[in-house]
Amino acid sequence: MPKEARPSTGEQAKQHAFAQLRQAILHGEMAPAQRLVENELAEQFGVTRASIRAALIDLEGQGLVERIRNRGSRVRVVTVEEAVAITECRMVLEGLCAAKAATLASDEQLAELTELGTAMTKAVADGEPVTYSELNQELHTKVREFSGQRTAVDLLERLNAQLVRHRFQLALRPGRPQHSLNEHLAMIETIRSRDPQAAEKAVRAHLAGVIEALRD
Amino acid sequence: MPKEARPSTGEQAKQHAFAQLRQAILHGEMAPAQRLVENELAEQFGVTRASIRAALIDLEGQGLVERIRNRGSRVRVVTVEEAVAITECRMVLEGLCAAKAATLASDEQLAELTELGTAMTKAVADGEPVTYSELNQELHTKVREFSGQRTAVDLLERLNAQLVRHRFQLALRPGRPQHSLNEHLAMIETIRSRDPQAAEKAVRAHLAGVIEALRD
DNA sequence: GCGGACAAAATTGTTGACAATCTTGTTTGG
DNA sequence: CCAAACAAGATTGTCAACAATTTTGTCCGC
Repeated sequence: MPKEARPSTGEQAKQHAFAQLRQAILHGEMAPAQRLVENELAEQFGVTRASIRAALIDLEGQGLVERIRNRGSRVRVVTVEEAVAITECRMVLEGLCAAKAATLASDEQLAELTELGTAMTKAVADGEPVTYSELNQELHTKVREFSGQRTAVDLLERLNAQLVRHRFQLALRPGRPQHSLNEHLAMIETIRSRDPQAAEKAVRAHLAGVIEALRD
Repeated sequence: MPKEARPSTGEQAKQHAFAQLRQAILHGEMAPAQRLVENELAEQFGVTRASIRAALIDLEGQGLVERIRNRGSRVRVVTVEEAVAITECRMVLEGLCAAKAATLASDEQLAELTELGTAMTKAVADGEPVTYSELNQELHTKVREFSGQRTAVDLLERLNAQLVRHRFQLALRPGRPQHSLNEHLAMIETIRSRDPQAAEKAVRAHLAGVIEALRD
């Protein structure tokens, strides 16, 4: 019973509302600190308030919205200090994933990383920051995936969701791609040579650079 | 308007149900994989189903219960492999906290750690594993607290909640306290000497030991 | 003009009933 | 005796109405 491809109705209202709201927040369609009134959202998404309510509780658990008793829900704003703290956590967790990936990844998977590396180099050479940002994202995702560490992956996805706004700002900064490219290539190289400690170190160095860039 | 001390009603039903359910699960009053029927819980706690429902969604977000569409909720069982994966994440995150604590903690806070160390030594000498386990818990909590890393602390609390059952088993193992005491004292010492890198290393060594003990 | 009490509006929290879905036990045809 | 279809029961998902709370705007006394 493959029941895909019908996002409008019959998919289970709460899940629908949840996914839609989450996407809206992640895509920046909801302004930071914007009020999220349950009635409005219910009407907007064509579901009942109960579903919206459940979705909001879920999103609160993921740290994407803030809920105050009898006062409503708002899109959570992530301050720069918080973004730094989050990235520090990413640093150690992705370091763990990289170390595991260095020992667990298959040869085909290592080849994928190599391929990504050349693509990223090309994107920088061609001066396409958007493409580079996407490849960047893909690289981090693959490393996590290859680590086989589901717990860490879950935590990282939660953390990353909170950073969308800041990530966007960072990606379009002039000179930034060139600077981070070397760090990324180092990550790939250490994983390819199956050196867990070096891989962890490389990832940390990279994210330490991101933290530095965040502060300004 | 301090409205404490009335857990029966009027406190906000959902919060009450949430706290109570969480406590019940954490204290092991709910058997692993036990079915959690919304109606039963609602009657048991004297709240309506909607409140139980909201609480269950929250608990799902914290990884304490599993919810399947139209099939109900159950207490999530953490396999040994998962416990290992979780502890690996704890390892890197607590390492981060220890490093930060080493640079940020005040002198009074360092004194608290020293005090805890002597208390733990005494508990082991007196052969009181339960006391030792509590002090152990307190030590980890304090280190996290002193780090000032709210994001990491949140993640760690979530992870620790999932480990209660395994932790309990581990604490009562003969010979284990003696073994871990040295690791704990090393943690305290490195933080006291304000050496972030050594502190991180000590925490990792300790939790690596825990992981080893988990596997059997 | 200013501050506090008061009332009205808006919004969230709660409740009970109904619908949809899944599980389980039974029956029927082979 | 077994398998598939069916029916009954249990459980979760959804809904609309009601209650409680907070916010906002207004009015009165000073």
